[in-house]
Amino acid sequence: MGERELIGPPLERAFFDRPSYEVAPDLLGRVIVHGPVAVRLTEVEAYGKPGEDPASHTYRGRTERNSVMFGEPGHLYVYFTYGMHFCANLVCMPEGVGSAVLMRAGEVVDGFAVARSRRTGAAASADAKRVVPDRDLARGPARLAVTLGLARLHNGFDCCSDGPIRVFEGSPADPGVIRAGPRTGVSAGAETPWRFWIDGDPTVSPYRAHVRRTRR
DNA sequence: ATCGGGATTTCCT
DNA sequence: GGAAATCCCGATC
Repeated sequence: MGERELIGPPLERAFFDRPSYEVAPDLLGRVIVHGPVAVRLTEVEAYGKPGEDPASHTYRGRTERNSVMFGEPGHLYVYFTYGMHFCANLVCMPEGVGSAVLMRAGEVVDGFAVARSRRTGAAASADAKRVVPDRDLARGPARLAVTLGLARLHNGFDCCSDGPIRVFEGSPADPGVIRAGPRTGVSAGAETPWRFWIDGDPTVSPYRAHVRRTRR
């Protein structure tokens, strides 16, 4: 506790109203809060506009799933993948342009008790005795979503209005410690270096190159 | 430390 | 039909 005084004012909508590859590195060191839990972002990935970024969910245009990405910037885009995981993005660019930043990893800075129970509770019910190290609480996009209590219900949530989910100024990462590289788990557009992370931070997820899975 | 298999929905070809 | 912006666990080195 006691961290809340250090995270500054919430980011305004204009922060998100620009290209995702500019927003992404600027999000490093910012603090996203949902209720009692606060997470300092240490790793993010940018996803670009329709027709321009083959790795983006919006590449082939608007669908029911990705429609939030075409809406007002500063809202959450939460999607379900691999049959079991949720991942959370912050929508970028003006209304009508489908683009977002995926929050891949962070450091829990407040609300540890709730964060831990979310991670060892329902979602991972198989082993209640499992002890999750602090640094693994939000290490990886699906883990970050669980720790922050984000799921399908929060798709479309506006983080730039008064409400339980906000992104705060925090302490922007010094440009000298920001690294950029290929996005994780992406096959199409793998060459675009739109993954950004804080160099040496223990909460950054291990990089995994895309591997094609074969069935049985 | 690293590897590989399984869980299981949504989207697109 | 099959890949996908993933994670967990057990086996093995």
